[in-house]
Amino acid sequence: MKSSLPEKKWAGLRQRLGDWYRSARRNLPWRRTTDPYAITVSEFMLQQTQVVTVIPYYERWLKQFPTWDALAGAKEGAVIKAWEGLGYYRRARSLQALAKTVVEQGGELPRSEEGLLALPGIGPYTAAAVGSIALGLPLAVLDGNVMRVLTRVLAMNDDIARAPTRAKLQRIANAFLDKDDPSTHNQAVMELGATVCLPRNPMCLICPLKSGCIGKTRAEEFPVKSRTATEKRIETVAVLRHGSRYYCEQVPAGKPWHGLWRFPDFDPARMQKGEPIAKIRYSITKYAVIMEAVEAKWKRRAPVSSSVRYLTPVEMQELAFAAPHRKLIKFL
DNA sequence: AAGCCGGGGAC
DNA sequence: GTCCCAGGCTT
Repeated sequence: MKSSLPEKKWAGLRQRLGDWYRSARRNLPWRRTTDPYAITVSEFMLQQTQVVTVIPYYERWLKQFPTWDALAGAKEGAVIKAWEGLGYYRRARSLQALAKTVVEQGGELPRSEEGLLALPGIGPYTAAAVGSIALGLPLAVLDGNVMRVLTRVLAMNDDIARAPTRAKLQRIANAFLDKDDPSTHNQAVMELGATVCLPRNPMCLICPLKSGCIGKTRAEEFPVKSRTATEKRIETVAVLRHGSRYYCEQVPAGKPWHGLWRFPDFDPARMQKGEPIAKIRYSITKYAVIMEAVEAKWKRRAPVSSSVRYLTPVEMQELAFAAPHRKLIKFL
């Protein structure tokens, strides 16, 4: 296992990667702008989320919230609704908190890694991505794509779930970085990971780095990563209808989907079970969930509070629902 | 260091 | 159906 390569080898790979990227790069919406706000929006959305999923959200978001100011002044409900279905909703709140901070600080992002890292929702990856792409800072990104490319090039067996491995890979990414054009270089490594150096069935034969790649004959062995086992879970949610309205609740803080709307869990102590309506599968963190939706009636009076309401179809359209519950609406 | 937070695409 | 993916924050 190699821990790195001499600068001469990195220089050759860097050059081939850049040449490849200039001819093969995808024409993505956030590659047509130099607006730091728009680039920041794209990087928040791209955390844990694939390009094809992000594109329509990005386009709508920039129309609805075109500037830091617009986002800072928006209602939180509108922000969450615009994020509906994208997942990891904390990103949306962090992005709005970031917008408020930027506006307070004069409307511009800080031009240093340290300054970026101090902002809400910005960790090592986003600081390097926004810093290099929007501000031209010489910071090497280390995301899943980059880790996959680098562990394969070096045939590195270290477990990428471990912090020391991340630190080692960060040093290697720093050595690989093109300090003259960090923006293009970072995007090129990630583009390679997303389109050629794929998790499964990598296209090593057409890879611009194949001449220097130590792991290319057994690319699918990399990266090595330990993972926690998933658990199966079955849950039942209740569809309580009143005329054309449905009983829904807004998830409180501290629970998954907090702030979004959903159908309530079926509670046998308070509800009478009726006919089954649908089975919807979804996964959340380490759980693989089968969600069974059933018709139900209250045994006693329905509980009332500010976070539960009988919603009309129009209201259900306007409010942000957790994705599996949004799917359930289609069955009603 | 480990656990929490979603959703979709590939096979 | 099953597996895979992975950045930031909290504890």
